[in-house]
Amino acid sequence: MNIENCDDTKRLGEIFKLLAEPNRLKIICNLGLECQPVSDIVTATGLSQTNVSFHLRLLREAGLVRPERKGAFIYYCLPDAKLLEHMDNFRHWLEQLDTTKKTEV
Amino acid sequence: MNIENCDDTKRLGEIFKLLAEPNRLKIICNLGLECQPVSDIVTATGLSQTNVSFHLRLLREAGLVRPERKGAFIYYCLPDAKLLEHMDNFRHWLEQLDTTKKTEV
DNA sequence: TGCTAATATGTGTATTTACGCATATACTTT
DNA sequence: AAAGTATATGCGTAAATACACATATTAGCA
Repeated sequence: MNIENCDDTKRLGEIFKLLAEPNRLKIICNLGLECQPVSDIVTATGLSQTNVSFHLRLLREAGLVRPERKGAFIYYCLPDAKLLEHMDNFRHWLEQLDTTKKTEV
Repeated sequence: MNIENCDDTKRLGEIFKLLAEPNRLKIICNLGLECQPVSDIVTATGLSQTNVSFHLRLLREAGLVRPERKGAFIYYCLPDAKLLEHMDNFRHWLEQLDTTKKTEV
């Protein structure tokens, strides 16, 4: 993140906002690399169908998930495996940060 | 992000939430790798002193910035340059995602 | 010690947003 | 075509939160 690009963080902020909601994060994480119909996501997350659809819409509109109709079912997929990688990198960094913070005198 | 770790995203979500707020993102980005007193952050962002302090508190409590008193001034620093790297990686990925989405037929 | 500057915080408010309910739409099967 | 299943959406509400104003705290200096 270079200083000269600080004005250009709007889109990044929007994505962070989407990933900041616990249930959306759960949906993304549970989705993994495998496309799943809404009903499976409902089961996996324990959320209501309405609520899952609500979050899926936001994720879809931002391009973070992609719908694929197969008959009566609509499968949702991550468009790119890199998303999970980036999130994992972030998380590892966080763990390390928290660890060193605790170890500090 | 492995499926078995999907329960352990609480902290990650909290960080995303902090980074999701446009003004906080601006603060982090403007901070760069250089420690700055609050007054400078106020000037750089154009936000009110109250508002900057409000956001700095949240960032501080989450460990995303670190205060260092120097006389009457309190300098705020990023504890780790990696944060900017991760954000930049994320942003590049996003740009690429948006580009390929547009190019799709 | 009194005064000024730098930063933090308590309180109230307006906006955002996650959620459920009811209902609509799209597809399949009979 | 009718009925059932899968998913989406409009609307109302409750909770979260960003912000400003006023005030408190802490440090430097006369």
